[in-house]
Order: sequence, then C-alpha cells, then structure tokens
Amino acid sequence: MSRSKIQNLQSPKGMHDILPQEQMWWDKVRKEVDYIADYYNFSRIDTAILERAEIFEKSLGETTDIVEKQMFVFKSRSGDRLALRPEGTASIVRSYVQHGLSHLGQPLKLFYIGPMFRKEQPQSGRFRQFHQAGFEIIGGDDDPVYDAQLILAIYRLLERFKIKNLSLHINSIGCRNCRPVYRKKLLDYYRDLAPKLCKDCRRRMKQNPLRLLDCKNEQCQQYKASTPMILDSLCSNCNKHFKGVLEFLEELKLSYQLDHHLVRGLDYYNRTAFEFFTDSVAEDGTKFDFALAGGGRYDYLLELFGSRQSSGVGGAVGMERVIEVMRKTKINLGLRSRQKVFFIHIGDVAKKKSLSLIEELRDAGIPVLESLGKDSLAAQLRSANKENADYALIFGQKEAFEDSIIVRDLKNGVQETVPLRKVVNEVKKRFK
RNA sequence: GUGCCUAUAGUUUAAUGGUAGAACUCCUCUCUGUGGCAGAGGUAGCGAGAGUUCGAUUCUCUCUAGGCACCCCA
Repeated sequence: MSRSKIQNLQSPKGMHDILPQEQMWWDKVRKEVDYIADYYNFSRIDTAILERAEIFEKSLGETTDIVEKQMFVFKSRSGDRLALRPEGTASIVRSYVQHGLSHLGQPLKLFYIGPMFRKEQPQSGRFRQFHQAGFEIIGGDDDPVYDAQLILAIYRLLERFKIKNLSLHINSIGCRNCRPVYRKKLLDYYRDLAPKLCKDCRRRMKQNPLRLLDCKNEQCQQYKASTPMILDSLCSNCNKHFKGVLEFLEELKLSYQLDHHLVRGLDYYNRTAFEFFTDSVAEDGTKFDFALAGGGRYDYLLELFGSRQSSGVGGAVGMERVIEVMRKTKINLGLRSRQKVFFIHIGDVAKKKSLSLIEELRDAGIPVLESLGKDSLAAQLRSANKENADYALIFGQKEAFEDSIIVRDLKNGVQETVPLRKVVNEVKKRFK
C-alpha cells in the first residue's frame, strides 16, 4: 500500500512496531531476563498497563517531569483519570499492597517485563513506548544486602547480553532526615553563584535543587567540582547503609564508581541510587550516551501505599537501549538454527496427499517447511533453499504410487528414495 | 515543550520547474522430475494539505513522521 493511503494509519510518534526481522533480538533479551530471574529466584508479576493517574502522581512526585509533562493521561467514560504507566515500580507496589503479597514471604523478589509510556521527544535511545525489564525486592528490612543482590542481578543480566565495558555508577541520596540538610548546604553553596548559572539551574534551585548536580551546561560545570558532597551530609544510618552496600559490592568484586552527581528523577527514591552505562563504542564510532539500567531504594513508597512494610529496592533495564547496543556493537546472538526438512510435491495426486502427510511428519516431531501453493518443482526447491532447509522430501506421482518418498540432502544434492513408512526414522537418523 | 536537519518503490538511493531511473528484496517465466547461478519479465514510489506557477516531486508555508541536541530519563 502506498504511503499516501496509509498517511493516517501511521503509528503514533515515538511508538514503533517490532517487526519479524527484529524479533530475534527481543527473544534474546527476554530469554536472558527469564534466565536471570529464575537464577536469582525472582517471580514474575504482570500488572495493568493502565493505572489510576493518582498512583503515579502520588508516588513519583507531582512536580517531577514524568508526571508533570510526560504522562499519557485521559478520562474514561465514567470519569476516572487513567494513565498509561510511565514506569513499573509504582504499579508493582500498588499490586503488592492491594493483594497483600507480603504473605508470599519477605522480602519478596519480583520481576516484570513490558511496555512503558512517556510523552517525550523521541531521540537516540528514547521512545514514547519503550520496554523495561525490572527487578524488585520488596519487604523485609532495609538490609543493604538486598541493594547489593539487586545490583548484582542487573549486572549479571547485562553481562549475559554480552555488553562490554559496563560501568556501575552509584550514590546515596539519603533519607528524609538528612536530605534536607544536604539540600540546604547545596543551596547555600549555589546562592551566591545564582546569577552566573544557566536559566535551567536557576529554576532547579527552586524546584529540585538536587538536580543542580545533573546540569551539563559548561558554565555550570565549573562550579560542580567543588559542590558539597551528599555523602558528607548523610546521617549515620544512611551512611552505615551505604557503606554496607559498597562492602557487598567489593566482596563480589563488582567494580563501581561513586558518582556524587547521580540523583534520580523520581521522588520515591531514597538512599541507594545507581545507573549502568557502557563505554563501548558502536562500529560507526558513536558513543552510547544513555543509561542502560537504573534504579534505587524506595522505602517510603511502601508506606505511601499504606503497606506495613517499609523497605523496597529495585531497578529496571531499558530493553530498546540494550538492543541498540547489542546491534551496534555487532554482538553475535549465537543462534543455532534447528534442523528442518522442506516438503515438496509434484503433481496433483501427490499434492492431494501432501497436507496429511506433512501432518504425520509434524506429529512425529519433525519440523517441516513447505510451499504447497507452488506447483513447480524448481520454485519449491528455490523456497527450500531460501529457507535454509537441510533436507528436501520430494513426493511426486511416482512416489505417491509406490508409497515412497525421496530424501534429498540440500547441502550436497545427494538423494535416495525410501519407503514412506520409514521416512520418519530416516530423517531422524540424519538429524543426529 | 524548544532548537537544528531530513522525507523519492518494502529497503538503499539517482535525477528533474514539464509527474521519475537504478540496485537489493518480492513475484512470474526459462523450469509440474531437481535449488543456490544466470537470463527475461512483472509488482511497487515523489509523506499529507495549501500556496506561487501555464505547469510543482522540485520553490514557499502548515501539518505529520524520522534523526540529532536541550530538558528529562530506561
């Protein structure tokens, strides 16, 4: 169909179809997520893609960018304000509380995989519909060992994608006791500098001072170096917790770098915050300027939803981003194609029997390809070749009459005629 | 939300103020009794709308989508 005809049928901005040719990458990613989840004993949970808008507004924070300008929100006919989920954690915690999942054991390890929606301007590694695979450890106490376990699982997952040069950035953003202290120190530091800062930073000073640390503006960069560090302001509990996390990481020999500019964009985070990057370079020389995964601790989120639990830590992997890195750094998926035969018929008599014959072969566990709609032998062989079949089973007038079939090795062209009742064994023998 | 760039068959692309040429893919035939190669042929395109013009795929504007950056994030 021409483009002009489908003009109005295009997928919406930033939302992409995953076409058959691309599914191999998604299969790979899903497979490794399943593997890691099973390996570390995370149970799968799938939550609704739509939630009441308040779920996100309350938890992520009303003034965060995601809630303020990136959520797809609409009114249902009955007047409910619904939102397409912009991230996974809030829904998981909502579900955890709603269904009393603490009964399943504490802490509970959960994982999910699915689409998220944010109304952003699409660019490299950023889409309006994108997919995350996330891991959460909810309940129990706030032992730093859980933070470390979670980071470990994500680390191993990224390794299984064969992504090289991974780096783990980690920071602690304190709790509701010590963060205000730090915020004040930071503001004190920046107050005199305000006139020299970019206009975004001046806005940040009012709205979300921690984000001052994130600014990439050159002017502002020069002041960042001597910024007070949040780690110096942590209360003793937070400090102890963060040290605990780092000690586990060291014991695991997971390298990390402290990044005291790392602050996360959602209000529900406290203490541990982390992000994974890769320093690999694409074949064309471009760098990957985005986090592959990110996460942190969200103890207050549980309380917010009315849970008696007050501990949670989680992280999510951006699937499109991971796939982009895998593709652009030419990671070999190591696909081993299964051996298969291609069924070919010649003549009406044989054709009539083909479908049921193929059915018998398939019932016997033999993967069969065919192109029954084509009648010419050459055309069918061409299809067989295109599909990369290992053997062709040629069933013609003569074979139909004498209940036999030709088994042709498509690699070397050698073929022999075998009785029909022996063909299953013959093929199975050759598959070994 | 802001800024810059882009838009020609399914894909990659060429040319042009007088409506388009190729490569790859796909389909057919050479070839209902033997595939990959080759030859011949076929399907299919100017993102949408408006304006300027005798005439617009080409120039202008708007919209839509894509890319990049900012913001922010996975």
